[in-house]
Amino acid sequence: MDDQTTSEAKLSGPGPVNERIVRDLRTRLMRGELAPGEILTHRKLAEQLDVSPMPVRDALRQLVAERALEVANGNRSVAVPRLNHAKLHDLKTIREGVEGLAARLAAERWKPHELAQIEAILAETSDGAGSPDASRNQRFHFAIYAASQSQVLLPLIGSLWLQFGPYLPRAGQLAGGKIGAGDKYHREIVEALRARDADAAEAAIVADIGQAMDLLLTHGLGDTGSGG
Amino acid sequence: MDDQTTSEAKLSGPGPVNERIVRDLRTRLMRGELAPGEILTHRKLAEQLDVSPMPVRDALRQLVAERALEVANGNRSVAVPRLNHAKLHDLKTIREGVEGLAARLAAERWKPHELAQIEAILAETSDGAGSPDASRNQRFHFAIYAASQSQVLLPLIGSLWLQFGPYLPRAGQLAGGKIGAGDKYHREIVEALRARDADAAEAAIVADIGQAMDLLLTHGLGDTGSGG
DNA sequence: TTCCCCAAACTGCGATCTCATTTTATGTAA
DNA sequence: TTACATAAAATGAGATCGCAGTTTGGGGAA
Repeated sequence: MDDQTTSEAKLSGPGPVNERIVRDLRTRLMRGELAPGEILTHRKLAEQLDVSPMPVRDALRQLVAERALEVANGNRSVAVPRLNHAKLHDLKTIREGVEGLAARLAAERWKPHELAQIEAILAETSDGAGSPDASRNQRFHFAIYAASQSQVLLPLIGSLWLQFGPYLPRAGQLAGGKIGAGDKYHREIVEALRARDADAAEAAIVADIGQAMDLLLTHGLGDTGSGG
Repeated sequence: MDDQTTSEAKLSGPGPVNERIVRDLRTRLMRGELAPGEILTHRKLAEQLDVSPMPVRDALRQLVAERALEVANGNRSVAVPRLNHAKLHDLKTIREGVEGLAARLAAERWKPHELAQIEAILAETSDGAGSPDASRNQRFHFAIYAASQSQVLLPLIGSLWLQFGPYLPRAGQLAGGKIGAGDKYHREIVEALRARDADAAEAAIVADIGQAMDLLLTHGLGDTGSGG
């Protein structure tokens, strides 16, 4: 039967199947489409995506290595990690340190087209009124980190984001889309970048991260939070 | 090559085969037994280790995700990454930031048995005279980072170390085993930890890292260094 | 000797299958 | 109704196989 029962075949983009699965899962994690604690098995995912379990296995192993997923039940299966208060607070501390460093470097090293890109993303926010897009916030931050010119730093930050990604939309709903919507800190960041002021850039990023992570700490850890 | 036929089966320790391969490759990377630029193919490695290519494939994918290895020739094969001067300098900067943060946290959070462990590792150095063991240096650093109590930070630092690991022994030889052998900064670190002085701990770690990475920058990038 | 073309070998990717182990469901006995 | 033993289902790990794309090496022609 070629008529599939449900909505499969969402794998888009170039590259091998396993890479497309990784991209797909990364996107779904950052969109909150995968709930913390959710179990991902090779065969079920493979059936959903209409591929064999093999590239799924590759993709899951890679995401586990990136700390975007974790092994559960011994080696039994892979799951979306649950975060308790302590872990989320830890994540906040490390994000402030690591992304603060990235902001410092970006302030010292950005090139004109990179600052233009950052400003363009910030401008997107002000045209539409009620679109608290988490993706826009993400693109804003990573445009800055890319301007740090550090090939070493970017994967580290990517791993950090994937770890709290599943909790973003839940807190976003409860907080009325405050995360990344209030542009106050973002404007401060751009201003600091433009002035090549590393200290101010770090301070603004730390403030932005602190506000966002405090929202997660307050509203993100609902009933399903600290179970495992 | 006659030694190929008998030099297999070095996989020790518990767990699935793929995990043992990961451990084995990690150890070999940190010991400099794998040269930068060296190509690792599924089948050859599988034959060496006397396993099927499947767990090797899993292990290589995981190490690529950790940036300990990289894909070469498109998607053709996996190789030990080569570092050029810029990349190594980038690594130095990020190490100073990230491991400096870890030292700060460790100074604030260490528990008695952890400080005792750190001091014990430092004491090892002074008993034996001429053993500039890189492994001891590594254990010293990671004992400190473990005392940071940050589950998020440790994997990040582990990834950083694997990236410069292949260059450590070469610089170690040329520098006469200076890396990790001069205990000056290590003693400063322990002193700062004991005093719960986060600033001093960070400064001492940064000095230690700076000295080690400068050695790598000076002596580690020989002829085979900046190829890719 | 030099250049070029084609065949053989090699490589990673993906599919399929088996197996040991664990989880889950079922049915029986207390 | 509850407790437990047993069967059935599910799962990850690993082995084996085939395929498409690339590299490589050898042989023939100029």
